[in-house]
Amino acid sequence: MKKATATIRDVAREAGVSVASASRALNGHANVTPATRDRVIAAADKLSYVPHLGARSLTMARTNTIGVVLPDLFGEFFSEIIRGIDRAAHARGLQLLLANMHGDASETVQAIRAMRGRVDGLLVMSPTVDAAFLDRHLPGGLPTVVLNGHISGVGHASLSIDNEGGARAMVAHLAGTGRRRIAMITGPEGNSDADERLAGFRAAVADLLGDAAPPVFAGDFSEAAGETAATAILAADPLIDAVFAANDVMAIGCLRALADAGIDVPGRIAVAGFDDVPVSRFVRPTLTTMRVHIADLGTRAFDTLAGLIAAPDGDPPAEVTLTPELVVRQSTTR
Amino acid sequence: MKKATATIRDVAREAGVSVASASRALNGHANVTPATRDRVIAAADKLSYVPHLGARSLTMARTNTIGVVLPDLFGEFFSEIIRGIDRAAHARGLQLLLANMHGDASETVQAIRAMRGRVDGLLVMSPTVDAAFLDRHLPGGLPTVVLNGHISGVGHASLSIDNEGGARAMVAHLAGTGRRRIAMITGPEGNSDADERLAGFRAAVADLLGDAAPPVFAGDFSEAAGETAATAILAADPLIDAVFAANDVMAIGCLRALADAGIDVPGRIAVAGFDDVPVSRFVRPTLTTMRVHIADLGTRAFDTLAGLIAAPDGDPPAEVTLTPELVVRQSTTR
DNA sequence: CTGTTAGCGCTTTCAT
DNA sequence: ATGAAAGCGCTAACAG
Repeated sequence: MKKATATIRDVAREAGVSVASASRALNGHANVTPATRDRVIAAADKLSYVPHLGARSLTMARTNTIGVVLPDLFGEFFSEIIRGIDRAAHARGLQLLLANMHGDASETVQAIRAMRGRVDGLLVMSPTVDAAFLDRHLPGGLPTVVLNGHISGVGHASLSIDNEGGARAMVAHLAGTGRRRIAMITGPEGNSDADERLAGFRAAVADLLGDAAPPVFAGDFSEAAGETAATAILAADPLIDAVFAANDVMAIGCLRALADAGIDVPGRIAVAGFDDVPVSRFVRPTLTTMRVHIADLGTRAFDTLAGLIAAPDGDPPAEVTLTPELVVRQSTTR
Repeated sequence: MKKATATIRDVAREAGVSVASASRALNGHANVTPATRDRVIAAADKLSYVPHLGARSLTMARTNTIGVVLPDLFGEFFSEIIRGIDRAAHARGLQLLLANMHGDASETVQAIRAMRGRVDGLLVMSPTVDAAFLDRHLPGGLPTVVLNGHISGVGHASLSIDNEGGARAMVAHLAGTGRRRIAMITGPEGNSDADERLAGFRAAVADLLGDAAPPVFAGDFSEAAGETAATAILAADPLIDAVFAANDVMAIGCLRALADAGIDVPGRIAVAGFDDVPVSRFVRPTLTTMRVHIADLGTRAFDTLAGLIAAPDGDPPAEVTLTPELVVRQSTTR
């Protein structure tokens, strides 16, 4: 009972009509006799015909698929954003072609090229991507939305988070609860989110605490980096009474290291993160953070892309900036 | 500077050769003069040529893509398994076409059909899929691996978890720490993982505690279900001194409800889960569970599929069963 | 309403 | 080594 994958030709022959009629019948076009339509449907059914979407895409120049390029650094961030994208894609009946980046810029180029002819648009989140990069490597004006980047123009758009404002809000909260010496754990070198959060932190600390050179410790968004930084912080300056990590994952690592060292959080040191990944509610103490609504970010990015695909030559959509929201939990409240 | 997506023809013309030669040069075939090769490469470069992979797939009858069909019920489980699959796919240079199921069996059929002609093989995890279902709906013998199902035959394979053994191991642990009346919170009706865990639980409780009718509470793998069940458990029988939830997420909901009710865990009641999702280490008390190595499950499933694709008519691979491993944490140890 | 023809972009015999 | 031509499976004019 090994059936060799019927094509539309087989269906046409079986139904005794031309492939054109078969195609029309199968796709519910108006100009077909009910009789022939039925014969075609019956034939398709009998042969277990399933249309070859690859071929269809080639003729229609439309794939009903969008490509998603993400860095893999992002534990829960990753799954949340995919969930958001998928939610929107599903609503429009589109499929998702996924490319996780485990590497550098050249890999990003590879991934983007590998999507040519397989997608109608691209959703890219990569620290190494900017406008020039896209123009150079994007297969002929494929509509693209960049997440957490800043770029826009015909066929391009971007969505970003107000990282600087978020960082300022967090510093204000910390200062408001009486913290006087706040340290920051930074994200990876060159990551724009990380850089902006640091800038916002510096500005706010200067404004609110008059601290022109607050202590800054290097991190890379990983839990291990958070632990390492916590140790360094303890050794560096006993006056530090708050730590602001550039993302939640590092804050959690920090929390762990402080607990191991027997330090009271938030009594002696307050700890805060950024993103509000789902685990933040589960760690003890629960983590104060800036909520980003990650899934929504994905959904909105997708919708922006859908707009771009629908009107490739329209005016570039305004660059959207999402404002994160302070979520106060146990790690900063005495 | 709007370049209209060069095709291989444009490249050929630019280089002054035939498309055949262009193709050969571009793909690094042996039979091309270094001179022509260089001219072609230069032309491609000049035109920013990026091959149209959709078209290539059509001729080569190979897409270098595998389709992944998952239910969306699985929070962290989802992201872990994707991570595992992606790791393996990346190693072999394959892409992933993703379909998240938000619905029922008919949607699964849709998703599977929508992959015809776009993928070389399928990785399916769906409670509604069995051998008959696949044979009926699978586009002509597409190699398929079913996760957490039991099915095998030419072109099909499956991977599963020893749920029954895992449940028995957990009961043994609970009984070993002195628990005498263990309640179970089940997973969704008809879910094979859930059913097997329940069966293992029943058998082990009968064997080890002589309890022929242990209390069982209905759940659906959600955090809310865990909370509801916890309340029901407290009301039902004050002698219950342990709860075994069919997955971690429910166990976590249970933990939360018990904490709200002021119940001492593990003092008065022990709580255990199944899966070892990443958050299990972060909740307080930390959660005792059966570790499934979710990402590995994805990786191995992918590798099995790759084998199937390489040798579609070979002997069906043995059905692989993964043995979960007991991880004892605070929620069950006095 | 239906069939014939062309063609999407690419690879691959088959000649030359 | 190179080019002409066929064809992957499908849809879309264009005639009839």
